[in-house]
Amino acid sequence: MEVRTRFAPSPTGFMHLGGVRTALYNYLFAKKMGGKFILRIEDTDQVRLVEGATDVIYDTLRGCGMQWDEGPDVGGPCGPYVQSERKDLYMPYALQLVASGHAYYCFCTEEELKARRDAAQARGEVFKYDKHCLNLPKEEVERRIKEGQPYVIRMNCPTEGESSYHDAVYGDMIFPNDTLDDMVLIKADGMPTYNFANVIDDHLMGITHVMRGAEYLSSTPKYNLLYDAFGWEQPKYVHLPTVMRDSTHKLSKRDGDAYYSDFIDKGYLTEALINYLALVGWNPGDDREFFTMDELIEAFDVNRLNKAPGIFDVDKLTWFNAEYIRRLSSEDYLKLAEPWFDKVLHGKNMDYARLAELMHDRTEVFCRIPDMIRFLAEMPEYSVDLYTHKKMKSNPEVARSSLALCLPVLEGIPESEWTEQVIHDRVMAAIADAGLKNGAVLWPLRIAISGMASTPGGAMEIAYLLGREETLRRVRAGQAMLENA
RNA sequence: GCCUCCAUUGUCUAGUGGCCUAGGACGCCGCCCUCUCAAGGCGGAAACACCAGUUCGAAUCUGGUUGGAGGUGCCA
Repeated sequence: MEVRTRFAPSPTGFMHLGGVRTALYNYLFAKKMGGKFILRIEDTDQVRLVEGATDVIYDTLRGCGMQWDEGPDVGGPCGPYVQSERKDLYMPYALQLVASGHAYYCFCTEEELKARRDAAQARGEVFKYDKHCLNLPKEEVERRIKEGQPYVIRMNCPTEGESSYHDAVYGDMIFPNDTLDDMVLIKADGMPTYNFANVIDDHLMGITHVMRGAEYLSSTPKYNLLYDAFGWEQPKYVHLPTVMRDSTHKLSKRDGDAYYSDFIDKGYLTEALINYLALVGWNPGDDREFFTMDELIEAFDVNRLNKAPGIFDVDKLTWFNAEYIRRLSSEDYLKLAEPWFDKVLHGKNMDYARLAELMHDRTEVFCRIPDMIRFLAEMPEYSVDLYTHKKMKSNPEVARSSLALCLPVLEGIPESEWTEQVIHDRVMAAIADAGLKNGAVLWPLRIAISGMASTPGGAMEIAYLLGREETLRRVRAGQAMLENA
């Protein structure tokens, strides 16, 4: 039988990284099995609707390379794929359950429920719907509906015995039925709840494997009761461990660290993000760490999914990102880095190609570029202490003579010959002639023209990038500073 | 509270009774290279939550304890 998986997000306007990973596993499994990956939009909560939110979902999935085989915009045999557009088809199923005694009308209002819930809590108990409306006489139910009283339809859960099911990653799950709540199937506004719609749709859409977050582990028995009541075959369940921010908190919107777009905006590469995410909760069984999407499909195996929650480690993601950036061609790197160069270098006459060469290996995340190269646009304020470096055998005094040595050499290079090669050869020759150590001359030079303890590139590269005029200006300024020190 | 799940270095993980003096990766530390930083090379510190039991033998099996997570919504 053909495998059919689905990703069923709510259009909230953002794609949570946990969601991206859930989508990824669904996609990988479907493709691995030669099956279909279906996208379904779960927008039954009318109060949380967000304009344009489905586009965020489409863009993210496509951007990640996860193209769905059936979905709202691409169609398919089981459409529509947006739950609000399927609104009318849920009620008949609910009515069928009412008729068979598996569900019932409930007229308790939200206020009443809240009051009872609060009262229970005050007593130190936990509120569970008490089937208050289960045994309302049929006539009364009909009368109240006719009078226009708002109602919901609730599931009638058994109160004795236990329910069990098998989960592909968590194994056999057993729940006492008396802990099952009579959940709402149809809301007062006529919309189905997620709990109901997802069962109906998964069945109607022929979903064979339900892969979703572990937060659904304990509501699954209720879904199975629904399948049973309809006489439908239950899907296979694959619950996924939670992605955490730290050991006690789920990845949340706090700190701008939970959404796909947060990372893309900062300059993380989609491929790196996907590669990293695939490894939080799953591993290939060997030491491989780098995977293309095709390789992930090839390697993916439900049996190697983990149970324990995994913490999202930005440092490791960043390492992956740096590795992916290093593997970029120079052309691609420059294309991606250019906007970030522009942020601080806009309008400056600068050899971007050379700058890109210098920055390529040093870029971990694109958003860190501006801070690393700002000194090229503007000489930063710096302390004279920077001239002191024990290992380079430099101190302000050494620096004075070093700059004195360099200045005329640099001045002697005409604008037309201002290349890295020439600068290098002349300066090195002068250092050799003077019988000095490279570091003792080059460290002060680099400090004078960058004002930074560390820079992407050494004195020669920076002097070249800066240009003759700016370099000479900075060296002289450095000399002036050292005179006054 | 109740129900369910989880538990190997700081983090992701390998490990399914002897190949484990617990392997890999990130991060961290040191050394080398070197005009700084990064990259690269080499090396290092760092874990089986705890207590019982089963067994000739346990990170691996069982029970309990502790810690953590999820659920307990007319959210999904």
